[in-house]
Amino acid sequence: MPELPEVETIRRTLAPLLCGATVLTALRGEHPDDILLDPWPTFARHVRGRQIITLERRGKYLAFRFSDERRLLIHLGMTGELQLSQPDSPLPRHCHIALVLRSPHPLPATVIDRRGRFVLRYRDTRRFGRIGLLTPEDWAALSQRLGPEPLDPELDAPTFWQQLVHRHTRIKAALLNQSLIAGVGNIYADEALFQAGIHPLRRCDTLTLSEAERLLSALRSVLTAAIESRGTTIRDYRDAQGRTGRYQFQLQIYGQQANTPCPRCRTPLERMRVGGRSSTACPRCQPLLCTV
DNA sequence: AACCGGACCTGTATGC
DNA sequence: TGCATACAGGTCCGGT
Repeated sequence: MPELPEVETIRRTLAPLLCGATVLTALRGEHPDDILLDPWPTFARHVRGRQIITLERRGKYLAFRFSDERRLLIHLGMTGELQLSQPDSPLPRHCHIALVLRSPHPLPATVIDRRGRFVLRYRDTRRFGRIGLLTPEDWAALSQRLGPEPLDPELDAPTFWQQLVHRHTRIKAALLNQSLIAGVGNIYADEALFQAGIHPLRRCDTLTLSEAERLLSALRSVLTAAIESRGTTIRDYRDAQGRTGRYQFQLQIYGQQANTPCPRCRTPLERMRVGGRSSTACPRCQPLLCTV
């Protein structure tokens, strides 16, 4: 579910509530060891008493940075969800871990109890997500194996093009590869390729610099608009306050069935499998000049 | 090394 | 209605 815009929306939603908050204790849910990088007792012991300084995002990873530079790392996988709730409310189904916190900031009255405590819980139906405590070195290593942030102004089109042009793989698979560009998933890859007029099956080593410029620019435009719309809710995605996104109403082709008319030229759209994921493209707006 | 397909999970939609 | 199958926003691993 969550790609860069969804994770960024969650970060922005939680930051004003969690910065300065202290973790009082961790609550054990259904299958914590499926989600945690460390065994439950280790995790519970080490997270207790820590104060959150800031919330960071790198690609699709969210991190709570503590005062000693250690971080609580959260990846939401496919169906991961963070929810604010009252401390005494029972943990819902598929809730694996919850943190009891106290914050110096005013919180919605619906989540805070008389003693100023509230709970942040992690739910994940499919359990593809991961949570763990990282040392500063772990965090640096994680960040290093990820590609650049697409919205980082330091990233320029020639650098992006250089990353792609030596590869034999298809452009859609490359966009999903987090070590080439961080944070892009199936929805925004399809949308950006459509906006850039590049076919998902196009081989990376046939892309011109000007096509890479168009693609980077399309990625930025799609991701920025999606953040402004607070993400895309197809089914499960909610921010930490339970609100859906609105970008699903602006999607051009993601999820469209084969033969649906292209929103730009009315040519029947095609569906295909790329990089193990289903993809939609317009054969006219995204001409395939060179296949495998 | 780079690349691809399958595995990991559960829930839901679709078809017979 | 009941059952089987396909598919879903992600990543990792093993084989080629």
